[in-house]
Amino acid sequence: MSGALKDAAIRVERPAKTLRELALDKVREAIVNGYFRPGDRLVERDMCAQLGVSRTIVREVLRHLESEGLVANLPNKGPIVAQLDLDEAKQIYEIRGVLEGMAARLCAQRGSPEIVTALETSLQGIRDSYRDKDMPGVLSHTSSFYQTLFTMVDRHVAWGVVNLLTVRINHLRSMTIKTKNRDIEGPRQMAKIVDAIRNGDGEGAYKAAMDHVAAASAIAEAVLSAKDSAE
Amino acid sequence: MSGALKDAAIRVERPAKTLRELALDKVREAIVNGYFRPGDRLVERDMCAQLGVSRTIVREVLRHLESEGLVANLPNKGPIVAQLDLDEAKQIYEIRGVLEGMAARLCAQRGSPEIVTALETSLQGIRDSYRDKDMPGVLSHTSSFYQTLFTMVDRHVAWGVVNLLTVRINHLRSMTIKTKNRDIEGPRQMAKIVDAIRNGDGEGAYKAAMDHVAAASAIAEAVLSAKDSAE
DNA sequence: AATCGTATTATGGCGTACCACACACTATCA
DNA sequence: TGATAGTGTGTGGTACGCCATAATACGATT
Repeated sequence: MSGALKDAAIRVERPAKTLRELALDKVREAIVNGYFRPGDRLVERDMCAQLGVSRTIVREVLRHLESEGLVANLPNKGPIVAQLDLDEAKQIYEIRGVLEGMAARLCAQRGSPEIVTALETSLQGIRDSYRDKDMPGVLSHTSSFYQTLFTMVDRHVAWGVVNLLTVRINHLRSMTIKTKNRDIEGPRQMAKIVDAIRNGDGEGAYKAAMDHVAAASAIAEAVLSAKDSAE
Repeated sequence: MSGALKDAAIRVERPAKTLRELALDKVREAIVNGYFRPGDRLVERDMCAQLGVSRTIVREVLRHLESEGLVANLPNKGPIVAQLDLDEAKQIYEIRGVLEGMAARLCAQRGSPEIVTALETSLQGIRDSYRDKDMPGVLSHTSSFYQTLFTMVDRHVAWGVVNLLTVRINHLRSMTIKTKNRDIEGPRQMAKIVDAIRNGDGEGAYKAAMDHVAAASAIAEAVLSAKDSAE
């Protein structure tokens, strides 16, 4: 028995990730942070060269991203980076609203101090990042705030859904957080969520989470319609 | 010109779907209706033979189903049909509850008679199928009931999410609908949703939809824990 | 005979080459 | 000038081959 344990302890940590997973992450990253722009064609053989992998891998990666909604396939034309229209974005925000509201209510009902502590840590991270004008930091701390909200009450499936939807609006997110006053209003709204959770106020937490997403949605709508009329 | 038209007239109608999509549907079908059982290994080369397509296609299909959550990949072992545990099933029902509740509320607020008519048609289809002991019919009419709920208020994204989650619990669904009294209780609960929508009672519709899913979840839990203890 | 090492097999991961087809563009010729 | 035939680009799909790993079977050694 102790031998087995020892073996486990010594075990060399292999990368474990397959080439395909690495490529998948790279391409998703590239789409999410704007290296590939919406509407760009994703030519298989070009991507083989850029990624340094075979077409087999590229094709599987493209299929995967297609099912995530990040890539669209034009018949007889091939894959492009999916375009996001206003209506779809609003729907995504709406869904996030109800799911995050649900998670917030569950957190409040759970009433565990660790949740509050973890949320406050993330929230402080957001404030610090805003102060340092570190926008990627804002996004990642915001993500971890919501991740806490879901995983602390063991809602991994819902968190997966939210994540899936969020990547599709990622470039919107990076625009909304740069909006005027968002550095004050955003954290203030999230603090209201935390307060309600601390007080065990389920309905208050639900409403605060919904409000926060609604605000983000409104900003996104303004940003997106402004961009549309500019083009 | 007339020559071109003539050519167009005799043009052979090829299926618009690619081979890959056909294979994807076939395999998903096979998993959903139990031809492949949870835990079964999905050996690539065997599937090539069974489907009559190349390994490339099979691999892309497996990747796609993996991202849908129907297939799991064991490291150094390969793909298997995903197992569903009780906790995950409960989470899926919970998410469906909030999303279907949301859609029901929106339908009630919209207050359009066509929605009520369409829902009643589906509901009658369910009742007829129950009467004829046509269980696949029950499932498909139930699906179209919810599809109406979502698409009549243009919530295609949410409908997509619900669909994605539903395939993962499909074999549970086919067990819950066979439960005692479900042929009476199920349609009764759905009728309550329709009634609330007809009366423009948003909160009532929300609650009725939540109740219906909650009932299904409870039955699924009973079924699943009974099966676990039996094995 | 029990055990330990080794060969074999099954299978996935990955790469390459190839053909067919659709589409867009272009140059050419009447 | 305008139709037409080429030409290039790119995906859909297939076949084959190689390598790494895990499991199993088999055989040798003590």
